[in-house]
Order: sequence, then C-alpha cells, then structure tokens
Amino acid sequence: MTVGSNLAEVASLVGDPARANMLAALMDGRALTATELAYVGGVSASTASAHLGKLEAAHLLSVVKQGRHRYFRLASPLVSRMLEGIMTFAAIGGPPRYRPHGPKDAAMWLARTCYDHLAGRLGVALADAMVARGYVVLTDDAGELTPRGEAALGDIGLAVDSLQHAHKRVFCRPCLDWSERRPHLAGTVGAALAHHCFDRHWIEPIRDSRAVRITPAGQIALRKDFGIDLS
Amino acid sequence: MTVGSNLAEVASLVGDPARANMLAALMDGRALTATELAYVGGVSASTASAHLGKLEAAHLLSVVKQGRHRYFRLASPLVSRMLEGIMTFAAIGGPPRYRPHGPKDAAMWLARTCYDHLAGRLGVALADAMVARGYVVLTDDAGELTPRGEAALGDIGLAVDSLQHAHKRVFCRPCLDWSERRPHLAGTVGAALAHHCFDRHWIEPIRDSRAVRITPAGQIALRKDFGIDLS
DNA sequence: GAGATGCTTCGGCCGCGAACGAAGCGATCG
DNA sequence: CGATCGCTTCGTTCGCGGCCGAAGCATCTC
Repeated sequence: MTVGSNLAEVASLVGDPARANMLAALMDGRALTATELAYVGGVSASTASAHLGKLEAAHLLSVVKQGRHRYFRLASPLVSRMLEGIMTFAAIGGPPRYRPHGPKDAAMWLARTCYDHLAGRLGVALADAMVARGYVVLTDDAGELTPRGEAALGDIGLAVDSLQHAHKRVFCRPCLDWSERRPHLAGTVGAALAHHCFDRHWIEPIRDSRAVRITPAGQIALRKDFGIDLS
Repeated sequence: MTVGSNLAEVASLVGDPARANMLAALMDGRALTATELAYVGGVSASTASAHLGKLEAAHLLSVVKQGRHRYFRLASPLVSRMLEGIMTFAAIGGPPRYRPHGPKDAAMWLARTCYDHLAGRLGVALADAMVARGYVVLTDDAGELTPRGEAALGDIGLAVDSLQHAHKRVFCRPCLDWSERRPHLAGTVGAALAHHCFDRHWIEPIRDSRAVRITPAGQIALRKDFGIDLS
C-alpha cells in the first residue's frame, strides 16, 4: 500500500538511535556541522555521513555548504512538528516515565528551547501567566492573543504589531510540554517571547545543550513582569 | 541521552512496514482483530502476534479481549496525532510524490475517513464550503465555528449546541490532508459532520478500506446544502 | 465430547543495515 | 608549499530483528 510504506519509510529514518539523536539536537532550529552531529549521534564520522546522506535524501534535513563545513538543519517546520508529535507521545503517551537523574537533565526540566520557543517549567509558567492574566486564550489546539495581551506585551517592549499580520506562519499556538505534560506557548508569539528573553539576557544558553539558564536579572524581570518564581 | 532514545524507540516501532500498515489501518478509529491486522500487515499470524505485542507493550495500541478474539485499537488520540504528523510529512514534506494509480487509490483520493472525520477531495471541499460560507474560520493551526455556522448546521439537523461545551476535546481544528495538500475539518465539528453524513447515508464505507463512497442521495444533499459537486 | 477457529510461543533461518577503519578529495591554515 | 582539518567513499564485518511453520493453549460451535 502506498500510504503505509511512506509512513514506515519516514518513521524508520527517525527510528535509528544515532539519527534520532541528531534530529533531536537540531530541534532548536540551529544548524550543526556533520562532525558535531556525529558526536551527538555517538558514531564515527563515516557512519554519520551515511546517516546524514539518508536524512537529506528524504528531505528531513537541508544542508548548506560553507567552506569546508557542511551545515545541516531541519528541512522545514513540518519536520519539527513531526518530531514534536513523536516526542510528545514518547514522553506522555507511552509507558510511565520517571523524573530526571543527572544535573544536566534537571536543567532541561527547568528551562530549555523547543525549536524556537521556550519549554520546561519556565515555558509552562510563562504560558500559565499569560493565560491567568488574560493575555492569551488557549484550548488544546488553538491559541489567541487578546487585545489586552497585545497591549501588555507592548508595554514591556515587545513589538507585537509587526508580527500580527504574519498569517502564514501560525501566530499563537499551544505546544505540549513533554516534561511538564502541560502546554507552553509556541507559534510566532512563543518565538517572539523567547527572543525577547534572550535579548534582555533574562536567559542564556547552556553550552552543548538545549537547556537555558535563567540569569539573576531574568529572575527579577520574570517575577516583576509575569509573577514567575522558579526557585 | 534520555530524549533521543525514546524518540528512536517509538519511531522504530512505527518504522517497520508491517507495523506501519497495521497502524495506518487503525487510523480510522475502529478496532480490528489480530488476524485482520496480520492481513493488512502482510505477514503471518505468528509474526503479527509479535508485532502487536510490541505495539501494545509500548502503549501505542490498547487491546480488549472478546471471546476468542483480541481487538486492537490505537491507544489514544495522541497516537493518532503522532501518525498524522508523520504521514503529513511523508506526503508533502518529503520527496515529490505522484498521483494515484489503481482504482482503489482513486477512491481513497476522492473520499475517506481520517480517524473520525472526513478527508480526501470530499473532506477538503466540505472545509472549503464551510469557510466560503462563513461557517468556520480557519488558520494553519486553529479553527473556530462562527455563530452563523452554528445556526446553519442546526438548520440541516446537526445538533451543535450539545457539542459546544466540549472544551476538553478540541472543538474545531484543521487537519492537513495528505492527498489534497490542503486542510480539512477535524476536531469535534469534523467528527460530527462525518457522523451526520453517515447517518443520512450520504456516504457509506467501502469494504476493507478507509475510503467511502458518496451515495446518489449524498450527491444531491451535498450539492444542496454545501454546493459541492465532485463529479 | 470432537472439531474448528483465534491467537501465542518456540526454534531456527536469513538478510538488511549500522558499524568501523583506511584511504581519498577538497578547503583552509601557517 | 606542505600540513591539517572536514567530510565522503569503499570494503568488510557483524548482530539485531523480522520471518515462517509447527506445536500448544484457549474459546466457541455443533
């Protein structure tokens, strides 16, 4: 059958541990080199090359050559969405899971990027705050920024108007958080919020990880603007 | 890493052709017996048993024993969503695809069920009609039933009020159609619409397939109520 | 009861594909 | 201009996992 075979074909590409780790590492939207991906995949350069070739051939990844490096990134938001769907199931739909062990995991649980927006306790807390204050309305699948929310974001210096008419990309949508098992903010609004936090140095990336650290300044600002305290 | 391994684990389960075909067959929400699934998977009963055991262990499928039969169904809407995500990518995100060949494919392209709602040319045409008439508003991710739409559906005998307050399940959302590459209606509204069409015998299931046939009565009713003509 | 039917368990076979190292090629650096 | 680095290609090895058929255990039918 036409349908099933495509399904299996794509899923089996994601179904290899090395490739899955590579894809997961690219979930934050960055582009990584073949060597970096070999490392996160836990395989040799030659093996990684074969994997990356397959992922590119299937259009899961796009590649851009720059000098002697080859930078890979997820080929489209559709890929990110697909992976998100699988990870969400893996985290909350599958067999019961356990809480984090290592300190690295702990950081991931606290705050991390998810493609281009924020997830973890911080992401969920932000979404909660936005909802509680009537800035956004969220259902399971849809989200909407209220006029009140638009104004409030404007007050803290987040230019929402310029984004507003981006009808093509999704403006505001919930994204199920695999660690908190509750929705956080994705879409244009979620991305803008994340950018804002980075710009103001409320958060900063943690090396070699999707996790982010909340700076002292961020602690203060988040409490002041959103009533968030993640101690 | 914790994340990647779960991702690979789940994806590899879907990544086997036999299992993928079984899962695809269950996408319409029905429950099938082990023997039926062995058939759609194209494998022997013993092999199917092993596959189904794995899918159940990973909580992709739930099983209910009835007499000497074991009925399998997708364990949760989360699984359906995950598969939907992969199929969507496989259909439109991957390498360029081709149009149908066999008559069976043709029927699938014309009209079929997608979990619990309608897809194919019919599904897309219904969504288009609903939008064109101002019954619903659709963005890429969200959907909303307008008061006008609510009234109109009421006129043709579709009790929408009773569904309205089902806040838990998603009320109305778009679902990307892999054959038409355009959204059709999913969510509670999409499901209610599909049920309505079945109840009135506007459409009827085609044996051993997710495809549905549009009855002569359906042709007339669809044209009258929605201005749809799929000749 | 005997005989189907539905499904699982067991044992053994086989092939795909992931793995590595060595070698080659192109780009960059000193 | 070598030397180094980033990546790919090639040839080979090897183990996991899918496959089947035979046998076994239920359950329903007559």
